[in-house]
Amino acid sequence: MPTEGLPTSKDVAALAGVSQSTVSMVLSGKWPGRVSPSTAQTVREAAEQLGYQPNPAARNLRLGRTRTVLLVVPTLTAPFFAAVYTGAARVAAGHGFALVVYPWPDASGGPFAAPHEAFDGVLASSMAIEALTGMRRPVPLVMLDSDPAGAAPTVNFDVDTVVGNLADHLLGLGHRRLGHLAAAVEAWTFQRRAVSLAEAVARTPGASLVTREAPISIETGREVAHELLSLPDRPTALVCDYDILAVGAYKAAKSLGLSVPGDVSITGFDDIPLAEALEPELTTVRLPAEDLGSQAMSALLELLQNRSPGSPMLPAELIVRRSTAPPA
Amino acid sequence: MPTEGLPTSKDVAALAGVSQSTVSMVLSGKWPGRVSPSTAQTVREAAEQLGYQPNPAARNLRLGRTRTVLLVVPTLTAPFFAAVYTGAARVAAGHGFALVVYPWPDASGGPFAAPHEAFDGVLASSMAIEALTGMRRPVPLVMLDSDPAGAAPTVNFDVDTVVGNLADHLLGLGHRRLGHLAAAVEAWTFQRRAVSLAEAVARTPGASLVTREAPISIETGREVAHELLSLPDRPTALVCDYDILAVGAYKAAKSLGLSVPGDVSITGFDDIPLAEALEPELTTVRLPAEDLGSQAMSALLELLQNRSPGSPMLPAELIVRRSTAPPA
DNA sequence: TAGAATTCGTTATACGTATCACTTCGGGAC
DNA sequence: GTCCCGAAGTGATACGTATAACGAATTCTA
Repeated sequence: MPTEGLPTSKDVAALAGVSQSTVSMVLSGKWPGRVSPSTAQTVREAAEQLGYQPNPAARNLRLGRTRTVLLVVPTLTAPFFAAVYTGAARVAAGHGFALVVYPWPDASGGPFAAPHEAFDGVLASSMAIEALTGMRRPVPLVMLDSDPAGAAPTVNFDVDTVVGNLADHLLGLGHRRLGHLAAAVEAWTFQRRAVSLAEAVARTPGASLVTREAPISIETGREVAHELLSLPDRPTALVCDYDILAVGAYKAAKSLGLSVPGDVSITGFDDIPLAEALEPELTTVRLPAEDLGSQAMSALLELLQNRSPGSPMLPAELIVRRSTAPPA
Repeated sequence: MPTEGLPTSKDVAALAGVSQSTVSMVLSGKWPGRVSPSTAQTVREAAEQLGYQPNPAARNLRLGRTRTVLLVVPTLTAPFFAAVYTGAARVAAGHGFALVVYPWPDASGGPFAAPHEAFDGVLASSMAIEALTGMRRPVPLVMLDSDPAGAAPTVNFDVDTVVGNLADHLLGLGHRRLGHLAAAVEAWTFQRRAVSLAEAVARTPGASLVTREAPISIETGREVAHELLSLPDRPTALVCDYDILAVGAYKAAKSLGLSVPGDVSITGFDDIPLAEALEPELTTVRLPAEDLGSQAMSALLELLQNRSPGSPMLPAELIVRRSTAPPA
């Protein structure tokens, strides 16, 4: 047991020859000038000598908060969420908050099991939205990239604009038959992509769109792209909801003897490091994931101070590389 | 603040017309038959009505433990650590423990800031070993893939055997000049790979080995591989410490007009999903990361019961695919 | 120099839970 | 009818911290 035999503030007090409250005052640093420099020094030395560290559970109970925030993500494997973490952790650290990650739902497939710790707040990916039904108590919450009409404050990407740009890019190149490898995920941001894409296509005379859902993996990307590219009236451009799916689409094109971008243009989403390593380099959408994390954390901090944060909308960027070209 | 105004066991007691201790006994479930069925039912209904959940901080203080374990990993992006998490979380859940992830060092580059929560134990990757110097108190610890001679119990891969197999595979194909793209990380497991590889080469008359350190990224893999493949006496096989580096090596070979595996054989480490998606498919080493996680968690649970766990050694598997062939 | 203000420390208390020690009550056993 | 025992519940307490309330010196003010 971690607690057994560890020094407490009382032990420090005894060694320093002062009262426990004095120890607390010195070490918390919140009472400048409240204790004389010499006693403070004695206390600090005693604490050092015993290797004293405050008991977090006791502190949390006393203060009613933990200065720790939980980030709920659907998977650890996506670089996207690593970037979200980075942004959120930076802001958190600047305010004396710690940030821990809780993956759910996860490959382990277990039921939701909330950590037994208390957290001051939660940042949750829209893809982990079901986790919230398992939450034990109402907790300040900011959603990531979720339905802005939902109950909790949300930080979003400007999906409409960037998908509009993506569609304009392809349509402007002359493509008229588009295929969409849509994420098989019930989340607002993906539904929004589908809607924006459909709207852009609908605005263009003679343009059509065929959509297939694809669970996220290289293999399913390959399968679904193969299916789309085998249609009688084959799309000349494939829009993929993940870069990962685009990797599968590359493989499908290759196996069908189609060249990229000569016979088929392919686009991704996320701009993972691999996107630039593919041959040809992948045209994709860069989502400012780190900004998403930092803005969400800022919003949560506002919430924790009983202020109502805005619901910022972050610009996403179309990265045009060599996987898109005019149709043959 | 999360604590403000939430119902406590005292509130439940008042509503149910019993004492606080009775509420605790009923809801903890640890006192079968201690309370009559009818009162127990009344208490449960009151708790339900108020939406009562025990305060974790108070419980942790009282019990002196948290039933929560921290997993310290150097990065979230590697699928390897996601698998470790999965294995560890499964075992943890089976014993009523929760597992949270703490990435450090992380891309944010901040100093180590331990979560303000208490954890019963820590699982730490050898690559995050420095984090431990920042640990606030001695805590039950199991290292992942670290120096078995270290102070803490460790779960390891059988590096010697699998790297021996890998070397034998290449040497058996007839390769005599090997290049090693070594991870630029101060960790036992990588040093061990280098040693095992060097030993295998030394056993083979006429065989030589040239080593270059490479920070982990596709781009550095490309650069370092380019450098090795431009040597006057160019290696005919490249051993990479990560699959990611191998991706860069593929690009370097291509840019030099060398075919894989015709002109140069390439191997990786980890067997990430992409390995099979590369062209040609990558020969690599599969590390049973999920087993690593589950075994480490099991060892930690032993440790928490004051038993001394063994230091298991997990077998790794050489996956031969099409990126290795006899030299020209 | 008296009174007031300041300095520096102590004592007491509350946070919410789990559990130990104790009381009360009713039912057998003999 | 007495004694004892089990059942069912209550009261008290401790976990370790932070801070409000208080008090004894000491210094400042006029």
